[in-house]
Amino acid sequence: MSDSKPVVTRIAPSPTGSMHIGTARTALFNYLYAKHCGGQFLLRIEDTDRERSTEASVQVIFDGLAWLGLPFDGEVVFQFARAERHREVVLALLDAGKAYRCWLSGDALTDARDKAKAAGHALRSPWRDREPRPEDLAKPHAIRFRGPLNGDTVVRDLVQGDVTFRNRDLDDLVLLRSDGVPTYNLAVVVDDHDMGVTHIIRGDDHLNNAARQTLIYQAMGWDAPDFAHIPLIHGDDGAKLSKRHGATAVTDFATLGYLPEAMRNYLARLGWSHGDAELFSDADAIAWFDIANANKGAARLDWDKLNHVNAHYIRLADDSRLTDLVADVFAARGEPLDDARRAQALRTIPLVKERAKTILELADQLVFVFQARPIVLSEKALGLLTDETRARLVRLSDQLAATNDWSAEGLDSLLKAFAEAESVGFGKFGPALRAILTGGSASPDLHRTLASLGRDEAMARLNDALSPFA
RNA sequence: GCGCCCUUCGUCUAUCGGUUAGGACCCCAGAUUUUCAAUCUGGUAAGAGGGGUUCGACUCCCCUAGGGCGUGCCA
Repeated sequence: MSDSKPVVTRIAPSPTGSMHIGTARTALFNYLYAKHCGGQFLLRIEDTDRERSTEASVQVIFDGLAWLGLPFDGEVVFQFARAERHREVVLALLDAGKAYRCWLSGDALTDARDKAKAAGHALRSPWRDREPRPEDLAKPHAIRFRGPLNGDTVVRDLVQGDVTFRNRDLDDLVLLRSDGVPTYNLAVVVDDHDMGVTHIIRGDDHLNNAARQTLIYQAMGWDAPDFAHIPLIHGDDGAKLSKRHGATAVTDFATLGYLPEAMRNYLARLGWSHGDAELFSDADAIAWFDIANANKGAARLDWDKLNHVNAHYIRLADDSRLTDLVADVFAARGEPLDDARRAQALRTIPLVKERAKTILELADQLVFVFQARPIVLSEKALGLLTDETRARLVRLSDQLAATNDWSAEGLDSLLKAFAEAESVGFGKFGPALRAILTGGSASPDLHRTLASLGRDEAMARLNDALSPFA
C-alpha cells in the first residue's frame, strides 16, 4: 500500500445475533488505527447469510458501536445489497478463466473432498477441467475459483509477519452458490476493494482466509490491502470466550454496569500496549495506537482488571450522568426512582462513587438513603445497642438536633468533638449509629451518611430507634 | 489427519543479543480506620521443555509439548 493513500479501515460484522466483545475490540482497533492515521473507519454489515441475518441484529450492531463510542464514517454498506456487483465480478473471473462452473454437490462433493485430502491437497472439482454440456448449464450449479495448483501465496501481515501458504492447500472455493448468492470470501474481497479499504484488521481466525482472498485479489489484478490479524479474546480459563464465561455480548457489559470509556481503555490494552501506560484517554489511545504493536498471542479477559479500570472511570464520571445510569438500574429492577429519590441519588453519588467498581455496585451503595422508616434493625444491629450505647446516642442525638451546621464538614467536627467529650473512640458508638441510620446496609463515613440523609430524615431515623429511651 | 498461528509473574503486558527481566490487576503484609471500601507503603511471583548459533540469549534457528484457528455452496 502506498503511504500517500489515506488509510481506510472497516469493521464487518455479520448480523446474526449479539455483538461479541471480540468484535467490539476489533472495531476499536480499526477505529483507533484509522483515527491515528487521519483516515476513515467504515462499517459493512455482512448479511449474505440470508438464513441467519436479522434486522434486529443489524440494530444491535448500530447500538453496540454507538454505546462504545466508535462512530463509523460515511454510509453503512450492506453486503447483500451488492450481490449484483459480486456476481459481475464472478462472471469476470469466469470469462478470464479464473473460475469455473461446478455441478458437484451432495455425496459426490464429499467424496471428492475426501479423495483430495487423501491425495494431499485441497479440494479441486472434476469440473475444473471439464467442458460443460449445454444441458448442464440449465441445471443449478456453483461457480468455483480456479486456484493455482503449485507455488506459494504469502500473506504479508502487519501483526503476524509474512505467512506462507502452499497453494495446493488452498481449495477451489465456491464464489457463487448454486442459488446465485455470492459467498463470504468473494464478497469480502470485492467490497473491501470497492470501499477502498487499505487495512484489514480482524481476528486471526481469518488468517487462513487471507490467503484465499489474496488469490482472488491477484486474479482480479487488484492490489491487496495490508492485513493485520489480531488474536482472539479468550475467557479466564483460556478457552475461546463463550456464554459460559458470563458475558460475551457488548450489551452484557453495559448491563453489568461497565462504562463505555472503561471498555475502550480495557479493550485497547487487551492485545496492545504502549509502554507502561495503563489508564489513558481516547486522545492518548489515538495518538499512540499502532497496529504493529499488537500482540500475537490470545489474551484472556480479566474481570478484576476490568473492574479496576471501570472504577477509575466511575470516579471521573459526571454525577448527573451517573445518576441517570443508576436510575436505569433501579428501573430495570422494577423500582424506578421518583424525583425525590433521584435528587437524593444525585446528592449521594459524590460520596459513594469512589467505592464502586460498577454501576450496579454504585446503585447498591445508594440504597441506604432509600430505606423506608421505620427501619427494621437486624439482630446484629440490635446487639450493638447496649444501654450504655443507647444513652450515649441519645446525648449525641441532642447535639445533632441542636446544631445549625448540617454540612458534612460540620458534622465531621461535631462527631469528633463528641467522641472527645465522651472520652471514647468512634468504635464505642459508630457502629450502632450506622446501624440505626442505615439498617445495616453499606454506607460512607458517618458524617457523610448523616449529611446525605439530610437533617430531617437522619433525625427521624434516630428518633425511631432511640425515642423509647429518651 | 492436514495446514496455519501462538507460548515472559495466576492474568494483561514491557523487553526488540548484554537489565538485579520493568509496570498494571489479583494476592499477602503494614499504615489509616466509625461498617464495607477506598487510599498510601512494602512484598511474593515469570521467560513451556530440549537442542543449537553467539563472547553473551527471553530475544535468532530447529525439535518437542501445550493452546488456538482453519480445513463449508457459514461468516
